[in-house]
Amino acid sequence: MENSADQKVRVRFAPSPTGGLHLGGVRTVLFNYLFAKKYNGQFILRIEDTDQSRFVPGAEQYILDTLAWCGLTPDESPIHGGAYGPYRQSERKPMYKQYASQLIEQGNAYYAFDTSEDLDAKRKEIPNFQYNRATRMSMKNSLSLPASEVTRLLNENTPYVVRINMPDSEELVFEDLIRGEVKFDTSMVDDKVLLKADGMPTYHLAVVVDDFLMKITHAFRGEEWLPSAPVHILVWKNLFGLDQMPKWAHLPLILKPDGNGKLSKRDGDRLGFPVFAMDWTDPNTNETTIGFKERGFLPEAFVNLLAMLGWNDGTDQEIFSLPTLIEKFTLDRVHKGGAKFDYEKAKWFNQEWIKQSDNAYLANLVAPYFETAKIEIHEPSYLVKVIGLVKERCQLLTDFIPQSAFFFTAPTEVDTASILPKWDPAKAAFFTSIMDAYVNEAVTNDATELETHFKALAAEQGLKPGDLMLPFRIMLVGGKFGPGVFDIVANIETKDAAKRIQYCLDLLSKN
RNA sequence: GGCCGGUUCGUCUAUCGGUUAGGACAGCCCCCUUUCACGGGGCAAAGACGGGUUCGAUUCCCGUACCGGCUACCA
Repeated sequence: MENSADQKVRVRFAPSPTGGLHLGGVRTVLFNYLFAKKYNGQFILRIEDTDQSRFVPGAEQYILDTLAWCGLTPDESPIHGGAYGPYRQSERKPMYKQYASQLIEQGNAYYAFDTSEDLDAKRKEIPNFQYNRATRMSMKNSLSLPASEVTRLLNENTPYVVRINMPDSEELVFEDLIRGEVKFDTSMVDDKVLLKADGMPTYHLAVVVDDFLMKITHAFRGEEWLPSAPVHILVWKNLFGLDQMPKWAHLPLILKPDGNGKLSKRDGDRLGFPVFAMDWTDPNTNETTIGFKERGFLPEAFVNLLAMLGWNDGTDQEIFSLPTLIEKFTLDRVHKGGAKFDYEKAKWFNQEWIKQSDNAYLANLVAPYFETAKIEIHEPSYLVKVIGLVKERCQLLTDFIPQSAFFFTAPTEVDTASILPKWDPAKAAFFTSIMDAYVNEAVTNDATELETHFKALAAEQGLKPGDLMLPFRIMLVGGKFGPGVFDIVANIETKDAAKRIQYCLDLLSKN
């Protein structure tokens, strides 16, 4: 995709601030970002807050935070500035009316005075009612009414909307970067509202005007927008000319894992996985919806998994860093079909990233979880060491808590039920002697030395080490999990181990 | 209903006319591991259907079916 110097690649993500950003939204950001960076272009964030009734305070900040977490920072946005502001549509309100007037003057749009009650009545009266060339003459608008009447209504400040005047039978064709040629017959499209009664543009007008004013060269959006493409193309044609229009690419949808349909927040609630990138608290209900971040996902993994939902580089490689994605990304390898979201696979991506991440890096990310779990970390380097020991058994960052808590505090719950069936006085005696050895510092805190000592002592007492390992592990960590036992003892140190043995011995003797 | 889009293992996907249709996740089995994992090996699993075009179709064309999206003064 070569482009001349004056045609610098500019793409945009244009969400409405109505709530949390879900998977599909972030993936649209990602593809925008990858494309922009790949071609040395710019990525713009534009807030589409034209619907005042759906505006949710905090949602814009949330979007900014999410992009920051993912590492997909815009070059221009409400807070990053840029030469094409403002970047909130509500602040661009005056710009739209002028273009709506231009369309009316050109005969490409018209005033419509129908109230929402009028429309409701019509829709009730006629099934599948469409405001289009077949019905518009029977409605109250500047096409059906005498000019004098229109002037009168306007002078009386009668509320009106501006509707696009869809031509009769015109074939509208455009080249979608992902789907190829897509055709529409204008007679099948209705007269969409371009400017609302409150003077705000609808998406249909705003997207065209802003893409033009912001010099957008490539417009990516979800597939759900495909049906309204003819409206946008027509507005482009009548306002700025088709040669100015950005190249469109309609991205496939992310589908729910079971059944069919677009993935929604509800599906996540129902199936027990996040759908939003980060925690989102609805300011009205105060309800918090869990996000991938808080669930314990690494941003690298989140971005990686999103990229693979609808794109691949043609090889078997699945793990990609953001810089590699930028390097490898091409639109012609983006799929046309939607992809069902698979949370198991998502976790696998995260596990892969945990395995290959630096221990100190992980320690920083995991530390807050320890804090909320009220586990104190006295020595940061100790945490780093522990992470190295347990990271390959963690899929999520949150797994580090149960997988390594025993390195910091003695287990409170001990699975004695797994020891009891094969427990006998000989074993009790053995652990008493191990405990004594530890208390008296007869062994150093070295894993191999501890193991040698343990086995020698077992042999001395005529016991098989294999019969002692499981009880020992349970005494130390509370259950059947964790790294090698002697690595654990070496790290928590013999004195602490002795206490845990004592505690467990007491528990067992009560049975 | 209408318009638009889509269709390869359960899931994500490779294949750009000729392959024993490959990989990954999940599942099952084995090895490694005196726990849980990691790792290694193996098994099972797919071209929606019907017509063309072609020496040859998963691949190109048409139709059917199925799935999805849209059909608001929401985006």
